[in-house]
Amino acid sequence: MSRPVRGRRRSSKDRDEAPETGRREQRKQRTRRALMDAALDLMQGEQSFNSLSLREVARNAGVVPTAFYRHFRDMDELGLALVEEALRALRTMMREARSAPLPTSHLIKRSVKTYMNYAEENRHYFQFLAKERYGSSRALRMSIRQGTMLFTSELATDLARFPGLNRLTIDELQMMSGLIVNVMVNVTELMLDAPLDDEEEHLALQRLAEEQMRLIFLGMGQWKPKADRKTRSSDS
Amino acid sequence: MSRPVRGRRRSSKDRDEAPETGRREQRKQRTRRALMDAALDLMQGEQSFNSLSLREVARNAGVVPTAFYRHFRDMDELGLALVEEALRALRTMMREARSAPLPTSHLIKRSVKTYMNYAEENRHYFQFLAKERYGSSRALRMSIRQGTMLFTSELATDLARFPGLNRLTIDELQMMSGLIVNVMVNVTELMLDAPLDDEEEHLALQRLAEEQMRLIFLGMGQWKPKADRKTRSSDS
DNA sequence: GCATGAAGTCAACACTTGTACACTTAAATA
DNA sequence: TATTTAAGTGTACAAGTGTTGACTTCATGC
Repeated sequence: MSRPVRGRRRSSKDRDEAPETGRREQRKQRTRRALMDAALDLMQGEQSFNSLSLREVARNAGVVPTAFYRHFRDMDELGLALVEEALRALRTMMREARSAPLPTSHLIKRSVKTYMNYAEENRHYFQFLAKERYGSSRALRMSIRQGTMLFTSELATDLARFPGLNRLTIDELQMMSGLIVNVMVNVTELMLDAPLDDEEEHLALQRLAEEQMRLIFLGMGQWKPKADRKTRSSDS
Repeated sequence: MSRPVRGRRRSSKDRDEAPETGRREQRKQRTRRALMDAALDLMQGEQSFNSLSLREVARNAGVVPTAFYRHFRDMDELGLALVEEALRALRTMMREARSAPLPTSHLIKRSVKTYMNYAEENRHYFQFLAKERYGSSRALRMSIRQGTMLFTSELATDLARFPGLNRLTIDELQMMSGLIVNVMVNVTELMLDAPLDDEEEHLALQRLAEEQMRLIFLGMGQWKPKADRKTRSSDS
């Protein structure tokens, strides 16, 4: 119901890790899914993750509270599983976007649109990530932040391949992609708060993100690298 | 204990609103304060606002649960009071910064430093704002967002006074100050998560913010306004 | 076909929660 | 000084919480 939209169900033919797909294991995975989905669903409303109760989640998954323990030691463990899954969704999108034949014309416009559509389709996950990014549990926060940093680093190496940008240091590229990621995170959070059918608002946010990106790229064009002190990104 | 650091206690000589300062009213305000401080304190740790319980807050304020109702209808009302107060703290800083004789040299460096020191000093409030900015309660979220937008608008009119920037439309200026505010919000959240005594990290974040700001300003210098379609900001 | 064991159920526990109602206490007012 | 009134207390209750231990059920592997 709310797995990554482009995800692929694990089948018995997968040869990597845990090939056991008996009807028993199937059933187990199904209720595990139900528990995670229940948590995600509950967070679509006014609840944050750590205001969820174990019983509430179990109830919403159509299962008795004690069954919860067959899958997770406690709610924290569920939380971490959710973060992991949500980040996997993100990484999947990243990888696809990277492999696509990106034309340099309207690059920003296209990238923004692609990303936002994906975020909209995987609303459950992004809502969760947005809430817990600076939410209450330090463990979740750190987990999410680490994922974001990975994301940022990959973007940085992508930027390094751009014609005018290979003179910048790694740190500078990191700083810049950090800024870009910021823009996207911010616009995502705004989008998730807008009603789903508000096409107007949706487009407005898209345009906002585009312009902020353009501004950043203009800045990058003018940036005077204080390079030659650190490793050039083109060295590695 | 955790009121805006530059705040000023209301005295009987204030002639604006509610001058009654009998020993009774004093006592009332004191426990009201205690309740709000208790909530803020509890949120310094792993708790988010809506995971706080009324009893927990009352207990932490050294008062019996039922006394809570003498001050707030429920937790939501407490939350809104906190947002209002926290935003007031922000606005205070803004106003002071604006009135200060800002030299154009090292403007960014100085602004960033001033802001971050203030955020550090008012850590309680900023922690609260960061957590609830995309937290669970829509009411709080909207309240905070409105405050942020006000902040952004004021910054935009400040920017309009800059030599090279008066050719931009209001929307463009808003977009740009939105980006600036983003940078500051993001760095604030990172700072609040670092241990208080980590001077190293603190400085690193400060430098990050500075560089991102520089990048943005460079971009603004290169921005080709598609003006002449909308009202110029210098018209109003 | 049957014993095994893991997923899920049921009942019970000791706590915490929000809120109602009747109360004490002491500053404010008459 | 006596009366009023609002802040704060104490008790109580129904409802929800996390976790326990002993149970049923049924796919799996011998």
